[in-house]
Amino acid sequence: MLDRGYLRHNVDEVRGRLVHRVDGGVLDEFIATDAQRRAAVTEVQTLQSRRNRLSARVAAVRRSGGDFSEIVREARAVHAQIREREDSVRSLSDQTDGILSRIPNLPHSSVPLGPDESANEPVSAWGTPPALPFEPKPHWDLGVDLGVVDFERAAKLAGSRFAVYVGAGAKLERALMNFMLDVHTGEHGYTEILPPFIANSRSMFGTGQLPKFAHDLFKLESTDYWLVPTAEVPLTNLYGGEMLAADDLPISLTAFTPCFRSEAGSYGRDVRGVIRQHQFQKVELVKFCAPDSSYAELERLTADAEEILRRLGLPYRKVLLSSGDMGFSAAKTYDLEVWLPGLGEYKEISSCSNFEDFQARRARIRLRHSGRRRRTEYVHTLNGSGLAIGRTWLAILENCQEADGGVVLPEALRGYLGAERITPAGDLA
RNA sequence: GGAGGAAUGGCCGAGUGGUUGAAGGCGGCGGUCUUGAAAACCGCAAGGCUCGCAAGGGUCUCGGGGGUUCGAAUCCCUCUUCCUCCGCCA
Repeated sequence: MLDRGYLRHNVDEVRGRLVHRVDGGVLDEFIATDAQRRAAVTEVQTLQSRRNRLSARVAAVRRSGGDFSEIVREARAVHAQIREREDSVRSLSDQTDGILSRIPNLPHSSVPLGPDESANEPVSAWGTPPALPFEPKPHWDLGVDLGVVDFERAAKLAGSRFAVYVGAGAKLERALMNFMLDVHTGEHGYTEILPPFIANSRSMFGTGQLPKFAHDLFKLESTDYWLVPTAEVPLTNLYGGEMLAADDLPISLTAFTPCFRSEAGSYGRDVRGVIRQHQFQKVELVKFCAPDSSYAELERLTADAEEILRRLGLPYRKVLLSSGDMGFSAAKTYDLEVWLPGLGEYKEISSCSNFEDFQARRARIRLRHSGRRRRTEYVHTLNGSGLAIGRTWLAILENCQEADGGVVLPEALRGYLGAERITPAGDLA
């Protein structure tokens, strides 16, 4: 959420920065409604001030044993007026809050302005796509041929966009989870968290999924519970409403969770394989830090995610997203895109963002300085996938496939699986 | 599921209708003292909204929401969370 005062005093600047992110009419609506709200607030506060003065006089007169019935009568009348005007304050506040909560974050000055992914900027690339001396299979053929994933039974169990992992396929998924968590906790300094996979509406609001993106989520019927679409939600909201000591920052957390997404509106996109599922597993990275270090931390966090790809030997490129391609809450986002030989394209496997104080303002996560700096501040929050396991799984299949239909396992995973390859029969060996 | 108890500022903890935005302690910050530090002593310190160029006002906030009252941290209702006991259960 943007600071309402900042928005009020800098509408034109905000309008320019949000050009590809929000309809300008929304900003005008906010300004107009907020002006009404402030007028109503001022009116109520003037009445309250009068009421308080009258009450003080009642107390004084009563102490001296005088008659205060006339003052009480007047105070009653003021009280009635306050009641009346309070309703419009409440209604106008709800309106301005509603508008404000649907306005996306301001892009950082280093972010290219543009309508969509066409304005994204390539930053770097690592690794070279493997030169396979045969026609590489897409993972949905390869995985089914190996017997390590079963889409038909998944459809029977739940429906489309679900997968059942079998044998070496399930173990590979589990090995990836352990490998990623071990690297991030053991070498990158993250604390491992195992959060609930369900969160309430307040938490969903805190990270920006609500109110605008409810249609992307699964809600549990007749409850206030939602299935988490990413561990970003439980991890970021872990400190919701709290005051963090500056000396304790940065705080770096990592978690493995399943992620649940309705994928409403993505009919026909990525329908085959495990690229776009209603449930996928992910290891997430989250940081809380002081405002002056958040962009340095974004570079670090992104490098932490890149390190996983490098250790697995998966070729990837790093892209800086344009203002129009970024998520609602982000101020700056790098996407890591892994090379997929079977599909012949790069596909997003990690998205690393700095949200500045946008989420912290929503979730009320503040910062207490120990020095002379008194002003209360919101912390900056960051997160990134480190990595999406389902997509890492398929990237390994596609990049490490061999002519005989088997898969050579990356060295980093061999210890976790006790094997060097998946044989054409689907066994670990 | 049943029966009780609790929720106050960064933390602990007083406070049952009228200068209580809130005693006291701890922690924090500034200072005195000291070569320096510690101790001791003195002092400063909540947040949101709003009016104002500013200085500075006003208002709201004692888990959330609602109510009673001229006036609520204090009384009533309700929700949430935590604790204790009983029952059930992985």
